Amino acid sequence: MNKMQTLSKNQQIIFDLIDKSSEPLKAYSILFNVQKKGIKAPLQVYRALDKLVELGKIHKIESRNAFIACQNSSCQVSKATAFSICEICEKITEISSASLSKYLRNFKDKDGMKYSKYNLEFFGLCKKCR
Amino acid sequence: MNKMQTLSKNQQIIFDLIDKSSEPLKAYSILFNVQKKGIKAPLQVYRALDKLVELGKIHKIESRNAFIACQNSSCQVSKATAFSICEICEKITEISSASLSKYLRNFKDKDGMKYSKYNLEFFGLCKKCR
DNA sequence: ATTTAAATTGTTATAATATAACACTATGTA
DNA sequence: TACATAGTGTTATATTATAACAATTTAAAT
Ligand SMILES: [Zn+2]
Ligand SMILES: [Zn+2]
Ligand SMILES: [Zn+2]
Ligand SMILES: [Zn+2]
Repeated sequence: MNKMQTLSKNQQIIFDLIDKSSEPLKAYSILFNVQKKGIKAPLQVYRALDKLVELGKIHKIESRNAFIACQNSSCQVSKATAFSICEICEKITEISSASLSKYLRNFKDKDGMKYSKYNLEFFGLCKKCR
Repeated sequence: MNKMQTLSKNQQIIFDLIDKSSEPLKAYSILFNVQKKGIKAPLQVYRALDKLVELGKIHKIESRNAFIACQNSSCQVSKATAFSICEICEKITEISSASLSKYLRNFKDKDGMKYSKYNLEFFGLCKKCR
């Protein structure tokens, strides 16, 4: 049913880096980290990031211009994402809540418009920073 | 109760431009449009934008790097925002739904973390583009 | 096996978005 | 007045992201 997706060389290198990182990574920090592996130009990074986002393997934290590996099951291929962001230490966690995603999936606005995709970013203080 | 906030000269010029615009504006497009009014440098624009966001007079659409005037009552000073974005025509509307904002305001994650702020962006097709 | 299309890569240059640092000016208030 | 805070103007620079083009690899299709 789910066609197994094989990542290309650059995609795999960049996914591995993001996946093993304990914090979201920015594009140019990724670039710096993969230069030893032969990826030399921003475009090579951005292309891989685009593809990985499209596949739902990573998500972009829009308010931070940073990328994090999906902590769920690729989030229905990246169509429904929610994050918790600590405004002090910048710890970012992907929220996995069935009730939240159900609520948002079914949300209709005043015009009856239904949405195919959403991104939600919550801000506050994490346990440690409170 | 709400201290009436007087905008500074640059803040007022930039707010007026955004407020009368029918679509979200990007920083450098704002810069271009206010050069005849004597605002010449990016920093002057970004400083005014920062302040206007802080006051809740405008919001930043994170996924678009664009700014839109608040269509509600300054959204409790910018702490709770939700937008509808058409992926074809890029029409962007601020969503005002009591039930949505109540749901999100009260949302607690698994750790019992409560949030002081959120930003939600919905994507889909608007009436016209469907 | 050969052809073809689609995806990926490599590379240079450049566009678009945003902030640092510093000197100065206006405004409010004690 | 004197003091603090907020806002301004300016130059330079940092950060994020895409355009354009040529070559290569991969996966089907004949
Ligand atoms: Zn995910
Ligand atoms: Zn924290
Ligand atoms: Zn608003
Ligand atoms: Zn539309």
